[in-house]
Amino acid sequence: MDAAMNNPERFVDDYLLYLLARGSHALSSEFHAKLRKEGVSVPVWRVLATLAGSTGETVTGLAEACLLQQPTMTKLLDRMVRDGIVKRTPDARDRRVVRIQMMPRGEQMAKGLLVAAKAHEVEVLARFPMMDRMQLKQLLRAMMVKPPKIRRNAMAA
Amino acid sequence: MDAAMNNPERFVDDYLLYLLARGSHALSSEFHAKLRKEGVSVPVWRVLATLAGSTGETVTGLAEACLLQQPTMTKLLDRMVRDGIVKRTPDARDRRVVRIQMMPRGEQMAKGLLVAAKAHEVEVLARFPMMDRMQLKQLLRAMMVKPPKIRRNAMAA
DNA sequence: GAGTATCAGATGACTATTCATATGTCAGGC
DNA sequence: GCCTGACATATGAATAGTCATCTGATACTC
Repeated sequence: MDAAMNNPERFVDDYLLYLLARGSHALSSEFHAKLRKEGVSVPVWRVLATLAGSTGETVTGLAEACLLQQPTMTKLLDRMVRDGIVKRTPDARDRRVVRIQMMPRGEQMAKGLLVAAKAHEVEVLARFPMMDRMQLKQLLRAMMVKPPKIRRNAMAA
Repeated sequence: MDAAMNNPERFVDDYLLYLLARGSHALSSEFHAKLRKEGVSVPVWRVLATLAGSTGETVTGLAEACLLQQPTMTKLLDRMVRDGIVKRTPDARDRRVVRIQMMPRGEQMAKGLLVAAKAHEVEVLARFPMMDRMQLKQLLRAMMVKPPKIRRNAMAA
């Protein structure tokens, strides 16, 4: 039963932030189903995907990238270290910083999942008309830039 | 520090599902900051927003709309009932079903937040060029329709 | 170079979410 | 009417996440 059927005029059904969350959720769910089959949780996949090709992310950097709080990431990493997926190494220059590296087990998990993720992305993009497809990523990237503070009569940069 | 700065070629930084999640997160966070000031949690806001103008959603319907699991919604509703925000009423026709109704307290909370949400949405949309703005919601809605099962050589609808 | 502010990460008590399953209800075949 | 399967919600144990705060390290200022 479609949630929107009973009440065609619900506020949320035309609310941008809701549509975004729901769109993201809908597409992600498709891939998350694949993760489940592999026995990989969503947060673990996010860390693997972020770490892919990038050596030595920091804990805070990972947290930000994975849309998690820093303490949540610390605890997630505790589990991933315990499971031999990643390891912590101290930063050479700044002793506050911990760098996260892939372990062989992590590399192997990431390898297959990345292939699946790319294949899924191609499949998803194929659903949209060419015009939309071209603008979509560009538009999403624009969402991430923080809006300037309200400045009246801002004529130019 | 921007998470993408160290590694300009990270997989995730051009991965659609990630851009979507991040875009959604970025814009939502702006509004969530307002929620915090009001002392309203994100899940509670979602229930209020979904219930707005819609009388008698079901537990499962709310869960789906709020992107939560059904047991999570049951427990969230336990708290919201305890706090006098909503109430449960049995469905007249189907005794399995529980309908969720706003209590006066909930109505009042929703009222102010809805105004703020609408204002925020206007502000957000104003950041995007007209063309993008027009296609955006349409595109997001398209994401929610389940893709048809793989059918080779599908020539037309 | 002492003092203060800021930062990265870890920790602990508390709260929320999940998974699997239980309970009660309805719908269809026979 | 009775059986079987599907459905809506609730529940409980285990897991994960959050908030506030701590520790240790660096950076800035005088």
